[in-house]
Amino acid sequence: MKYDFDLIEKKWQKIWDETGEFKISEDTNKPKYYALEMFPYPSGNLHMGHVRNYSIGDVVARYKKMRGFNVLHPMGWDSFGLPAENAAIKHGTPPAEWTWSNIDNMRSQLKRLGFSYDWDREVATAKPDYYKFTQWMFLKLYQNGLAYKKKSYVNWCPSCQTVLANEQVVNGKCERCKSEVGKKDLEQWFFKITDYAQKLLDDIDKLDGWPDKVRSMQTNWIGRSEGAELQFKLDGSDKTLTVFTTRPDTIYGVSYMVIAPEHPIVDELISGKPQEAECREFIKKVQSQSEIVRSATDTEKEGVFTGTYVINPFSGEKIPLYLANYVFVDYGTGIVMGVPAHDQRDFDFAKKYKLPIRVVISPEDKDIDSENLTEAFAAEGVLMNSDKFTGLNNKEALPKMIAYAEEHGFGEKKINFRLRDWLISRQRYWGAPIPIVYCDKCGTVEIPESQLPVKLPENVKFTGQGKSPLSECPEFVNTTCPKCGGPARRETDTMDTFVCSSWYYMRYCDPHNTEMPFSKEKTDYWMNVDQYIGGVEHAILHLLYARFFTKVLHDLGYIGCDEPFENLLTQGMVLKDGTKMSKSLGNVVSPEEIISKYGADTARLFILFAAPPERDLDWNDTAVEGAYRFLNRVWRAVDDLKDYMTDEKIGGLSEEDKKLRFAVNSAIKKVTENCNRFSFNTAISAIMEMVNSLYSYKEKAKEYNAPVITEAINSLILLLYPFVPHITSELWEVSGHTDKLSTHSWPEYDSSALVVNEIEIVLQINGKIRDKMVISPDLTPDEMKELALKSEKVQSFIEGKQVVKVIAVPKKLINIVVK
RNA sequence: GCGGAUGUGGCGGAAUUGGCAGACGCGCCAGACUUAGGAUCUGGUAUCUCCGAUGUGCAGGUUCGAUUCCUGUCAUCCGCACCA
Repeated sequence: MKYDFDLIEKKWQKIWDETGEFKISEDTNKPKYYALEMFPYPSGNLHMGHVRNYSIGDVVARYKKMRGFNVLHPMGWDSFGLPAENAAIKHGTPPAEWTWSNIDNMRSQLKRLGFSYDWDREVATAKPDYYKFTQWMFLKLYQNGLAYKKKSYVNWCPSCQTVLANEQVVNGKCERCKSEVGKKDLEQWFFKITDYAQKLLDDIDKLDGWPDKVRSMQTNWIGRSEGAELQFKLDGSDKTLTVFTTRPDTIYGVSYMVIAPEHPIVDELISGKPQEAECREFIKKVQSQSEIVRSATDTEKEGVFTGTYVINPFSGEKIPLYLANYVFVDYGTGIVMGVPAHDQRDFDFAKKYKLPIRVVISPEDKDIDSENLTEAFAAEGVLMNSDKFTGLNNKEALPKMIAYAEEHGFGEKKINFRLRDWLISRQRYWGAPIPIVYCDKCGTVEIPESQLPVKLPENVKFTGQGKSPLSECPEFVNTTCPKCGGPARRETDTMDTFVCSSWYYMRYCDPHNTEMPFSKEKTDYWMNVDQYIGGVEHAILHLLYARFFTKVLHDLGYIGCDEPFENLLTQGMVLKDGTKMSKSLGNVVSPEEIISKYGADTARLFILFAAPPERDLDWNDTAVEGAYRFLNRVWRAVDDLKDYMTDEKIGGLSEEDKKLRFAVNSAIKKVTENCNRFSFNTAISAIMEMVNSLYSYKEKAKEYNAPVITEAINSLILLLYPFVPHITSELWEVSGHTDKLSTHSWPEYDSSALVVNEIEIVLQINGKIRDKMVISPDLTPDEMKELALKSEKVQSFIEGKQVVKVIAVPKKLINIVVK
């Protein structure tokens, strides 16, 4: 009988599909397990990254199921987004049509790989019954002050006439038309994620099951920094400017102040000043710089004097106020104090504009002076030239100086975050419409929940020119105000697709609920996700937004948990010849090609065997053949031995029988341990070793022991099942079983089969291996020592030397220390 | 600059609390079966001055014993980056 993977795989996929094998519901008699892989964007075809992601997830799901868990393992589609619209512009296909046909294609590809999803729970974010609740989420945020609209500088492509997301700006250029992206001041919707900055930061500590890398990336992204806000009076006015600084201890070293050119107060400051023209020129220049150039570390620091002075609240000194390109309007207060001696950026700026450099902190062990300074001294030290604070260590001085400022009413302690509010509006068609209307009488009015969803119109033209398609669709725009019934205009922006993907894992718990996004009862049973698996590229955006949503829904009482993902596995990339697979490099290996040549089981086995899940994996065609060869080897072994299968209990054993039983049971032990820690590559290698032992038994055993062979074959099939479910299902059947493999329990090893009556131990002299001996594992350390000293080799090595010490580790080794 | 990781044969990788470095697989070499084999089976495969030394990026340290723990250092990759 030949291993006909195509026939077998299609047969079992059909059975699974028709019998609803992987349908799951709540069952309080079993512990639940929620295994989740990041849902794909329906681009049209699966790539190897998907195959890897979902193969890992499928092993986890199938393994946990065999271990007695009630496993939720769903799949869906992150189906809103720009490519659908681009396809519409290019080919005239409506985004919906393009999306649904891509989904159909990719769903069948997933099925062809035999993943154990409960397809009854499939969700697609672009379906009205889903985005109804994305809109519901928006309303909940809006009602609780967490969604707001404000004017903001956004990326603007002048050629496409549209706003772009940061991700769509590549090296300062539009990813589609390659024209230079500018900035535009527009009214935009934001989610107030900054309200949760501290909580999101604090709870990173709880995420023990997440990789350090992701935790530190999120920590950096949130970017908490502690310091103070200090108020500087404007010279000749009663107004003040507030700076944020982490180094109030350097306040006596301030020799100038800088304000961001876009700062709203700038206009007032420069109006009528002799420097006005120069300043306006500078502002124009900075605004024309792209964000990339502007925020690059090596961009030269430039500025102009505003003609205005401010007063240092500590020293009373009058200092000049500059505009400069290195200050950002949206961080801190948009105004920064310049301390050239103790900050490298300020040092560079002061050198260029010949501003005073005054040292106010010096290292403990040496003196530094302003004249000879070649770079800023940013380290710890002792305060000097700092009035009553002189002589204090800067660490002690810092809280004292903040307290002093608070006492005198010109400053306070302040914590700033780098995290910005989340801009969620997009001037795009293929996204969830924001459920808001604008009424001349009532202003901004939310759509009542009962009227959701606000559906996307279908009769829309895609030209890629002019305004967003929705704003040019009068049937959509013109509506009535839900409050007063008068004429009103709909919001024509749609939501960022990351909004849709921030809550999909909750929807899987209760996907057919028409009243609510999910019931508390169902999420209380299933949430949180026990194991989340996906690429590290989502380390910040998606994973942070999902945490934010979970916390908001938790605080509003809709969900019990306050973190969505208990454990996170970030799988490595699939490479070819050391580089990322890409169409432009022409090194793409398509899953379909591999499946048709070797089958889904081989594809899965290779991908799981070639590297540990979190590491990058280099595609290797000959190693794929190796995986295929192994499956053939398994197939032949079972085929050859299946007639020995019996119900008889294990009885008398020959030496060969014992050897095989040892191999089988230690494989069960190893594979179990390896699967528990997701070390699938070593789990597979342990199974390979067991198959090698089985072949060796076939070759060497004088007489075949049917119960021992039965144990071996059954264990082999069961251990291999989570990795390669089709071939094992078939082998389970051909070897005479009538029950379902998918619900069979995971095998347990027989510890008596692992007992041996002799083991080999190592004899070391001074830590170097000199001999080996075979002894009973029960020998005491003293007995072992005695035996070891009798070894001829050992004797020749210790002859004429003094034995200082003998270390005996039971079942392992003996080390004799000599001088 | 800040943060995170990774360095082991020709290659992918293994060694869970310190205890035989290189499991398993790829590749390569040899043998068997065969008209033939790119099928299959069996054996071999770290390096060298190969009778016994050396080897887990490099240099130290702790220990009877270090791929594993500690200190320093180098290299590569990834993320953030003019954030005051």
